[in-house]
Amino acid sequence: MVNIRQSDIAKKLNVSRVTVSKGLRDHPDISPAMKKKIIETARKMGYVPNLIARQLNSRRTFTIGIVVPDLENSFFSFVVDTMIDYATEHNYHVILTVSREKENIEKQNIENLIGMRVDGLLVCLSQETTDKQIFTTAGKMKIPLVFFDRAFENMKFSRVVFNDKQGAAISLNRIIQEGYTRIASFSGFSATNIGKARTEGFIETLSKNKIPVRKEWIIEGGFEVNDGYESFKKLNSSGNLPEVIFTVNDRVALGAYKAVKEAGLKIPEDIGIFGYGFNEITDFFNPQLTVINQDPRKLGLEAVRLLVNEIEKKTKKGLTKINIEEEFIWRKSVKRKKI
Amino acid sequence: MVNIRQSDIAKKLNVSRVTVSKGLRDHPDISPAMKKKIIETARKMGYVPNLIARQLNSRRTFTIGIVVPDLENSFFSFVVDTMIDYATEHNYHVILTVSREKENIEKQNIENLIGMRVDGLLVCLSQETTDKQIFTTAGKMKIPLVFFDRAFENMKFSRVVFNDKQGAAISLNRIIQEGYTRIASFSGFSATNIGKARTEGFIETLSKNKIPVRKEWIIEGGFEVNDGYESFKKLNSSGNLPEVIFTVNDRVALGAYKAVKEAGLKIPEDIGIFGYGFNEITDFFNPQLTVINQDPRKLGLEAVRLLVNEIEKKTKKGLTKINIEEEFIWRKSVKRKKI
DNA sequence: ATGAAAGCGCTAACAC
DNA sequence: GTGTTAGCGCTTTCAT
Repeated sequence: MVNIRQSDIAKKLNVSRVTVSKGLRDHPDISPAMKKKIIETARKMGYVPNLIARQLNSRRTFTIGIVVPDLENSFFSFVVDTMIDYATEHNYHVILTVSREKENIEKQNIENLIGMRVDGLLVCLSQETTDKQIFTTAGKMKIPLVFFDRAFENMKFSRVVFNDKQGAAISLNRIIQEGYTRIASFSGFSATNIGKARTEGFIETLSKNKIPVRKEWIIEGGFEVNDGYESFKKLNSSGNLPEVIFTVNDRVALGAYKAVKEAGLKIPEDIGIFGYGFNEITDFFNPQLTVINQDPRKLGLEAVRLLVNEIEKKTKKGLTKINIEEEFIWRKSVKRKKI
Repeated sequence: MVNIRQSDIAKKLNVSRVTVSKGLRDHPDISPAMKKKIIETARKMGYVPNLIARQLNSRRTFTIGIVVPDLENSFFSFVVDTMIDYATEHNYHVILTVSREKENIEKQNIENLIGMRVDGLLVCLSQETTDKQIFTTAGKMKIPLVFFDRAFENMKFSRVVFNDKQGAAISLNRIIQEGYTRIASFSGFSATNIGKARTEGFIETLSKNKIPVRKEWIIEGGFEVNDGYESFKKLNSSGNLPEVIFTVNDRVALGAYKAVKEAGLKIPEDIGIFGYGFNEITDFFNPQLTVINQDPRKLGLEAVRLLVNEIEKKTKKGLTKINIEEEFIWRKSVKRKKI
């Protein structure tokens, strides 16, 4: 036989299916002797309980659905890794889906996950998502959902995000305290939340320190390696270089590294670079990037923990907003003037 | 209402539940007018089909279970990423589990996945796994299963693995052709499959090239950064350094880098290093590691593809063995004598 | 202590 | 074209 059911065990032992069901779950109704016989027989026959059936009638799946934009990006690998760890410890399975930064794939993923009746959802929005419809549906169905890293404002879902504006401000302050005033920014698209918050933090901090904001030193572009590369070329061709460049993420920083080296300049001797990233990757940069570290494990942990609490009704749904602090780490890509 | 069922739609339209079921699935029985009404009403009511129920009575889940040792290791992230991509394209969900290299967690994961009645399993064994019992169970239940990267020999499951011995041999030959003869190996534990195959390829290739095998230059140790570090210190303290070191993986190489630099030596001027790794990581090394590249995407793709074919009976179960070729890539960590 | 009946939400098979 | 019946594998009453 390929797929043993409780009724098969019942037949073999000449008892009813209910007895077997109870016996297997250690129900007090059943006598110890009978239990032993049932469990023993089940083992022998290679019985594996059908969780699908259990899920159907308990209307609980003990499953969490995760939607990430990408797994190539090791940032999200770390996030997911942490989430799975916590989920497993708390007896939840994880169904993992990847949106590839596409709104329609993301929507399909969420629909599937809701169809699978996951107990809750962890979602990092794709860059292009604007339609809230599927989330509204999830809301109506009262499915616990926690956004992480990228979230809709003004929806009744909890969210865990980095405190970007503050992180940028704190870090830039450290650079300024070191004595730097000529600082440029490769700031991504200001239309996106991320680009916006980081650049706001940058500009406000300059102003607070009474450093004039030069428009030609705030270079917009994308978030990829090539954008950092092109931005530096543009900056360099202007003939007026800053002392330090602030980059909106690690890929942009990497592109900038490449262009700087190609221009025959040295980091940090000729020009400094610092920016957003996370340790595990920017450690490998040459020289190591001085970084505003976003810890993916903190993010992931807070998000799952919150979700599980909402699923288990220990926390009220959709009301929590957690800001993960960022950390400035001096490394090798900006010269320290004072120590 | 929170959870709309087909019967709710049926009630509203004064038809039977079956009509709704058929209508939603575009069954030819139902008149176009009725279908339209049904679909419209379903949409309005926010109906999302319950896949659990569907799965229960079709005995198909369209779900693939994955078991990896780790996700911190970006090698596996890439593997999983590729698998999810392919699975999604072919309408399968993915339940992802992580064993943390622990046999008992791995076993629990597989048991859960079987309980969830996944249509198939993709497994990379943990380093400590020896017990075949759960796999025997899976075999008895006729669940398609494909091992990737690390597999049991002598079990009736298909597997996709790297051709390590050949890869090591080819690569070492390239180094020897360049004119090197004084070559050491940081070879991991020879007790593990990986350590064994790679070291065998190494030793055989030396012999074929009539280069004496020096025992003191084959240094066993673990597979972690610190092992590479300690191995080089040991080697260096002997006072007799080779020209080139072959490392069993990228972490060991990284440790060796560190120790070499601490000893005041330069790579590749004073000593060369090459070894196993994969591009995405070793690209960041300083200098870039000359590498025997194992492409995680190839591995992942072959494994899912094979599994899906077995699930859909396009390939006979458990008979395929795929060897993924490895690729030698010259980069910066070994000086080229000839060009 | 054990079992019969009913139901979770859906669908296949067979009437009408 | 639409509906009735039965069943996927399990569990939760409620009798016995």
